[in-house]
Amino acid sequence: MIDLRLLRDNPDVVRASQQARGDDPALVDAALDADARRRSSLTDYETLRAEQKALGKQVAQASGDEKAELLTRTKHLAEQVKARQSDAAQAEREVDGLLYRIPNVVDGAPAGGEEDFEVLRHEGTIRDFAAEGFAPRDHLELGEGLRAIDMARGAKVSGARFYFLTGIGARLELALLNAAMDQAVAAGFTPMITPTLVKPDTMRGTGFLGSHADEVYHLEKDDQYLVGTSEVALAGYHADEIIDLSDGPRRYAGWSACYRREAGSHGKDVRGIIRVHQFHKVEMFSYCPPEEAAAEHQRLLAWEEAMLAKVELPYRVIDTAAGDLGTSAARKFDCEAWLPTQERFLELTSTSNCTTFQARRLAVRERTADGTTRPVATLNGTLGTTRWIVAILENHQQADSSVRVPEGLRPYLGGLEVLEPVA
RNA sequence: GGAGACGUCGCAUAGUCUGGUCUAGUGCGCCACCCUGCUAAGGUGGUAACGGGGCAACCCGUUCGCGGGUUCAAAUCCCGCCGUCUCCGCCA
Repeated sequence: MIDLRLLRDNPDVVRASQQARGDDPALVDAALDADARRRSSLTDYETLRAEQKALGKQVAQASGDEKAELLTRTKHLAEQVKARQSDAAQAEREVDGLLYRIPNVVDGAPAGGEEDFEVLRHEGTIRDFAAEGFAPRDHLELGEGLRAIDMARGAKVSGARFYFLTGIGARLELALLNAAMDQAVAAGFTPMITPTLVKPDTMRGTGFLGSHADEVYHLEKDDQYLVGTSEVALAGYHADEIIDLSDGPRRYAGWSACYRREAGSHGKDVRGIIRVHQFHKVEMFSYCPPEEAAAEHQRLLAWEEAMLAKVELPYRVIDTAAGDLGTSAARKFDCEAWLPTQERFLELTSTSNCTTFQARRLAVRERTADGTTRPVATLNGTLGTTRWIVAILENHQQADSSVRVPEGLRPYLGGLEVLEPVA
């Protein structure tokens, strides 16, 4: 939720943000209008309610005729109070409804849609397979050769976009995620294994039930949602709390399964494990004072890049355009690894600065030096996912269909240097 | 799944039966000041969040797990839900 005061004091900033995202700026004026109506109906209600309470005290002390007379007055007043209260509640629902539809205010992201990102830099060297004298195989062919990925049985058991990681495939994922966890712990993060089913309030609070609600699995019988990332549970972790950030940001590293419906991505990335309904992820999550959020965002990006360096992948860093930001994000940087067989970049990490947007919805606050409270900023970023296996297999493959293990992962695979195809 | 008990201000508790004097008391913790060679002890005062109004001091409202209801009036009565604990049953 955006700051109502920002909306009142600087509606132009919010209008401009809506424009940059390609969303409707008229929402801003509708919300302002509803807010004005809410405040006036609230004042009406509160005045009457104060009168009712004062009369109630007289009733308690009075007796006989005096009491009877007061009761008739107060009965009449009670009806009015009830009516004004429901007016005020109605007005409040309208404001909330409108406010919930306004995504976070964009901060620094390029305007435009999915294709309007800005490339910040390239890291690593892309291999020239032609010069090496062989055509690269794609991750599924390699994965099947290694007996690491089994799509057919995934489909048999669960349907399209499900898979088994088998043998070295399962070990590779564990190695990657353990390496990510270890790096996070070394950097001072608190490791967390989080719930993957959450209540509607938690899911709504993180902003995932907005325009992309179709992406989220919902269990109707229990009215619970399957999370698409542990960010959801980690953001909810301190909901309704006042936390102490005087010693700096609170950083958590969440390990969880992630579930995505992949609605609207029919025919896209259908082969292999690039786009699947369920995968695992290690996610960084940070609660920090709002004025430190931009610097913290850079730190999260640096930690992501440290992981990418460990697995020795060439990648580029992009500044996502406003229209491609999630509801909660004010700015987002993605790291995309080179995918040799598709000759394109594939998103491996994504770090978002949600400023105070999620914290305001989830009521996560801190106490400042002057004793007041205020919403904190929340940020998140990827440290490793199942999808990384795609880029690792393709970029480190060798002419004989074996795959070189990047040095950063060897300690997690008992020193294994090469993954050999199974005959 | 069955039976019962409980959910009150940071923590612990009183208040609920018998609705109004609850503007939610008390203890602990915390903060400020006082006292005292230092420390401990003692004294005085202050100690929730959110919203609305005001330059401000301050005023008003909401919140006693959550949501409904009864009533002129609800922490208190009624209904539903959630959570915690105890016992029993069942299952990994």
